[in-house]
Amino acid sequence: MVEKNIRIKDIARLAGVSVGTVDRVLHNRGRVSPEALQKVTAVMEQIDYKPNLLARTLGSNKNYRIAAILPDPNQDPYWAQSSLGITQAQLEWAQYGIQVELFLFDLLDRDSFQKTAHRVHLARPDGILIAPTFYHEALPIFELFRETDIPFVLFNTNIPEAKPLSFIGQNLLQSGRVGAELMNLGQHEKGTLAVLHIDEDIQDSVHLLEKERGFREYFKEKSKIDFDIVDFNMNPKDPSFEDQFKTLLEDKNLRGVFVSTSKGTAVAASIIEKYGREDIRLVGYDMLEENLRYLKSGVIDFLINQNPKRQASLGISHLVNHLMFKKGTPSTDLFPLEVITQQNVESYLGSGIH
Amino acid sequence: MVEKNIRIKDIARLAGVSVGTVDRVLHNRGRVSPEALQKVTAVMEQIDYKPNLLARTLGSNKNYRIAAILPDPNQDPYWAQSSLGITQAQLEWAQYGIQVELFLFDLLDRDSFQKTAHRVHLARPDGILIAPTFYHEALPIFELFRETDIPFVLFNTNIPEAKPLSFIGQNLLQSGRVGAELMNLGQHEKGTLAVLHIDEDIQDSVHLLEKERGFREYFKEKSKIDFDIVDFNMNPKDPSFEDQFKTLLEDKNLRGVFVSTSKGTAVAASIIEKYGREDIRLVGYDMLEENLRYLKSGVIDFLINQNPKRQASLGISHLVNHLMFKKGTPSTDLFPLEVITQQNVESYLGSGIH
DNA sequence: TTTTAAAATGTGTACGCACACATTTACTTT
DNA sequence: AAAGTAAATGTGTGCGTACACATTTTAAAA
Repeated sequence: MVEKNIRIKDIARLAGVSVGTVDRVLHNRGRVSPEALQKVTAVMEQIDYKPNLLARTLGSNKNYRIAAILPDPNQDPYWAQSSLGITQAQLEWAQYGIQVELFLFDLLDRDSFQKTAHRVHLARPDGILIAPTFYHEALPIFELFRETDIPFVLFNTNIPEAKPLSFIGQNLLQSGRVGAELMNLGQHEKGTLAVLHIDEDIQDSVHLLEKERGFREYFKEKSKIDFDIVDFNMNPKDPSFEDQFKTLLEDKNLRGVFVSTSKGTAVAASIIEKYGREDIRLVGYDMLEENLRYLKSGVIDFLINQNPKRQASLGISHLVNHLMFKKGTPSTDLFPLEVITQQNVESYLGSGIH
Repeated sequence: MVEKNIRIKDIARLAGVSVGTVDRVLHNRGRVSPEALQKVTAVMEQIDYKPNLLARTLGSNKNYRIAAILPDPNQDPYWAQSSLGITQAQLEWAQYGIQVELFLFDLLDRDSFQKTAHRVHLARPDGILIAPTFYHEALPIFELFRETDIPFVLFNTNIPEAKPLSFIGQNLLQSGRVGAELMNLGQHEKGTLAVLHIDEDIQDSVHLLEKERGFREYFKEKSKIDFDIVDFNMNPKDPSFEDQFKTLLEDKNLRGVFVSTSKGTAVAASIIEKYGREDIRLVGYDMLEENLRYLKSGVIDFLINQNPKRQASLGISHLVNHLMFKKGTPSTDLFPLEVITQQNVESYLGSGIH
């Protein structure tokens, strides 16, 4: 028959104490005699007590406030996806008394990042999810969080020195290697490969350079073809941007283009299409609506999915697990480097959860 | 400030009735006067009541038994993974009074399938997760389940006529197309492609033929190269098996091999390695340990991940959502067709959840 | 020894819902 | 009009835990 789950009450009975004492031992709230402690721990070692999380959550009846700090979703469809993940998490956890509040900063403005973070800190939430896109500005912020004992989870960009509760994202070096692998596939002629960092804030490319490093590493180690790999930092706002790009495309030896950002992928695709160079292998990032169109039409050959939506929603889940369920969270949750092609893209769009 | 969630009690107060009446209306347990019903529904339309699932589950205090019917994991590492998914679900839900019991049948024995299913039916579980690998034997079983009102979820193999609570798996036609795409990538010489169904029970290949259909469809539609596509049903237990395979590999025009099963992928890889034909493109299924070795060494070029473990664990979750949380479950949950390569395989192994 | 405070332990209520059961109301039947 | 019955409605307890508070025990101080 069904083995009844062991309850605190059962432990109390077995140890010959009251539930209050067991509770104090379990959560070490002090005020327990050595003998009682011994009796309870003895029982605990014998049996496998698994607290009923439902009852725990219901009983504790706490309202937690979680703050999510990320760039303005209106500036970039990538962050719009992240923001959707937050919204999803909001709905999911609302009924458990968890309030998720969004704090946005300007993607291009380091000052705005700092100010937003400070504003969040003043609000003293119970947990923080943050995309620390500005390395230098982020460090003192983490210091603040730690001083006030607010647990925080990083996503998208890893800063190990931050010692966060956990980091959610991808291994960027490996991501670059996957990009290179997809670029290399079936190539059989020598030529040029271009790595493009298309971003409005070139400064912040530490993050992107990691992908490039992986890309180059792969070709050094693995490829049978000795490609000429060139890289460019491009700002689409720059008036000479399209000319630069055009010059690149006029090179008849150009075999492929690897773009390190999701927005940049769409930009690159549009120009490649405009100049009719669909023969060039184009590898980029993320299932933005625009990118999907170019993937389907064959301008983009591969996308590497960073799954921003899920990164964000899982970040909130990690915080909830920590705050409410007192569950341990993995210190790093590295997402798989999903390869999206013309043929499997539909299967990714269909399944909501994954 | 935090908006308190609306409780049944609140609805009762607003409608001027007792919680009992509200409860009866919400779950239409009858015995409610038209006036009371009207009053409560009026309130319900005004407000957005979201029942607290924690309290609901805790309060109902039911013990559900779920039966999982699948092939013996010892016969095939693919099913061993599924079985792991069940074990995981067992642990996850045990504390909520949900008992998951495993019922195994012989992968090669239709009779065993039937008997196991009947045995499960006699036990009258509250829900059933089943991998209906034998189409004809499965149909009358579903009839039984439906007669006794036991909700059942299909995984791995879809049988739409079964009208299950939900189906969890992949689109096999699309899966074949993805296989073809990976096969076609970078090929630039005419030649032969082989589709291999390596299975001990050739009869049951309806399921596998769907993949082949997708494979051929892709080449008809998309490929610039006019490949000669041949297919074989092979039984590794057959004494002539290796000879057959050897003959195939001796064809210098052979460009690629697509294997429709996970176990078969490993078998094919071992023979290809033995005869030193690593130049041949090999596309197969699933992250079995053996397959991972061949992928890393380059014998296997691509794997399509069917995620059997997650299919199983999610199947149980769907049943739990239906039984315990009374949540609607999607009628089909099609998993993404994940492409595994040498470079992204680690990222899949690392992340536990995905 | 008695008093007093602190430490240890036990008890009771709340969390939101489900459900069994008690009570009230409305309607027949005699 | 009284009794009887079924329908309608309300009340109370339990689920397993957290936590505030009451009670008991212990040890130190008078």
